[in-house]
Amino acid sequence: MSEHFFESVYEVVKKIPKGKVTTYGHIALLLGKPRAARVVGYALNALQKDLETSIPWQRVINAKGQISFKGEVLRANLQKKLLEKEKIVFNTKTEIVDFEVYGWFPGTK
DNA sequence: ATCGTGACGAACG
DNA sequence: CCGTTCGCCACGA
Repeated sequence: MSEHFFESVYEVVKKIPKGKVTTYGHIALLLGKPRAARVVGYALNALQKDLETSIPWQRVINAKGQISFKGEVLRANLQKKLLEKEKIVFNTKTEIVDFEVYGWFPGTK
């Protein structure tokens, strides 16, 4: 059976509580592949065109605490809007989310 | 099987 | 602090 790595990613993303965020790298870590952060991003990219809105993809940001986007500003804009709707706050200057407050990193101390 | 790619991340300089 | 380089690894062609 070809369980796609993608599906595992989606399962984890679904567990992120509303109002919290985590990183691509941490999801990869939870899946036992600490170096597969890029694949996690790749999975979410595929999500957008195949699925609809059942997965809280907006709660996954990069290790810097910022929204990650390569060329699609529109998506990044939407993501920020969705997160602010969940009461998540971005630093006005740096656009960084405070992981001390909003981070979701099960398994870490 | 090989090659290019990417919503990443850590290491450099 | 900032931009660049390099490593990672599943996927699709």
